[in-house]
Amino acid sequence: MRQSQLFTKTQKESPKDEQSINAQLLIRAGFIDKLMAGVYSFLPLGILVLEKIEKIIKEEMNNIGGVKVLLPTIHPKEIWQKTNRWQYPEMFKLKNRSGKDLSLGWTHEEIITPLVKKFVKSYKDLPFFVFQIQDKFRDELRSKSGLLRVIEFIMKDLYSFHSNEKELNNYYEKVKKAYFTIFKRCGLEKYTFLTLSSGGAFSKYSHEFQTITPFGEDEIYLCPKCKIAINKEIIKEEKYQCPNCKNKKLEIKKAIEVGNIFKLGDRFSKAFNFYFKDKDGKEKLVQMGCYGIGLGRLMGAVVEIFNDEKGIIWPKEIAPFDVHLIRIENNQKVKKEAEKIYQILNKEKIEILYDDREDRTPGEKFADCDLIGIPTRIVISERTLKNNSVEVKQRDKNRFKLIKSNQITRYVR
RNA sequence: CGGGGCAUGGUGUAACGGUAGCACGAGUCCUUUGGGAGGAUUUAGUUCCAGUUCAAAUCUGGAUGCCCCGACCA
Repeated sequence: MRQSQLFTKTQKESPKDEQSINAQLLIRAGFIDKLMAGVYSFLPLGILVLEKIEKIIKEEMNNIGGVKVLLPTIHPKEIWQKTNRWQYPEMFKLKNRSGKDLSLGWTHEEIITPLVKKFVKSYKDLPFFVFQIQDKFRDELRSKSGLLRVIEFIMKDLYSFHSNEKELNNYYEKVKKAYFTIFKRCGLEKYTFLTLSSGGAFSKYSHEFQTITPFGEDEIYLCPKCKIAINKEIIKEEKYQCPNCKNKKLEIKKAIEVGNIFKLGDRFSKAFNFYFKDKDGKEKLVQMGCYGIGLGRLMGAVVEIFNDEKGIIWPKEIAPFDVHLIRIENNQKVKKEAEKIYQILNKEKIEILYDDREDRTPGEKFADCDLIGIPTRIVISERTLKNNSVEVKQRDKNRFKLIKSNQITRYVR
């Protein structure tokens, strides 16, 4: 993409109505825009990052057999009354013109369960796994910290359906692994820990994936040996020790929940009379699990961790582009060479943001480049062309190298 | 929902109750071109509603919005 086509602009100063690093940097760099508290637009750069995260999640969901669907956002009251969740305080409610009660989706157990019930009659139809990536709405009393806690957000929710508990447990472990892979690919491997937490109304425990960051709203007790944590919310009721090795020297850390997995058991199959005929000829309740990841929150958490005084430092796999090509001079020779490199990299399917703006000084281009945070920077100028070279620098390093123009593709890969 | 703070051009900030100023941005022209460049010129603002006052960005009351702390949080 040519930067001259990018309608957004960077800002030198942080907006004064944002305190969190993720909001400040993402707004300054032109990834997001705030419409109101807890509601953000994703601008061209922002949606590219979101799509990268989405791609990773989709791939890892497919790897564990997930099948993608898209469920409705607007729901009738009746379906929520069946599970006694119509009164849930975080649910946005509205009425249509005729006075019919409706709500905006904040989770989708009530939708997916009666839906799949239509297709599942026998143990032979089980197990299977359905996910979607869709907007969720939650009427939070206090949204905060930029993308970390909002009232409208894109979430991946996976639902699994099994004929018995053992099968559910096995799949639950599989999802755990897939989640670790997702967070690893997003660059959060060293910062994200499986955390034992409350199971809410459905089971005694659930598991969260907590990413350590000072702006996190949760406190977790982390076992440095096992790399497993316990959420503060359950530590009161439980013994103060690692669930794995029983170690009592746990480190207290601020963290943000980037994922959550639940065993639902028969909570919803019971509410919707979702039975199947088992091998033994008996009608049994389907066992369910659900598994969520907030994409925007994940993006915000990444920015909270990967930044310096100049701007964002995107992990490779979720950067909006692979390469930021900066052209210093506007003379024909440099333009021609820059254009050539832009074309070559494009042909090689290397995603590239080409700063072809003519009315910007070098200092401004470098500042924008650091702020936006694309992993690899390539500079082309009169100076580099003297050696038939371009200058290549990684965002997270200070050193740069001169590379011969004809070897650029190999180097960037 | 309880508590605290803040509200001035697009952005960031000044102004004792008495002329709304500065910087960035944006526009035009010229000069510049390896770390947010220089000159000339132009542009655009007091959140809203009431009150006090000869006079309100400034004081008072209310509303609204945003941020932070807490509570809440499938």
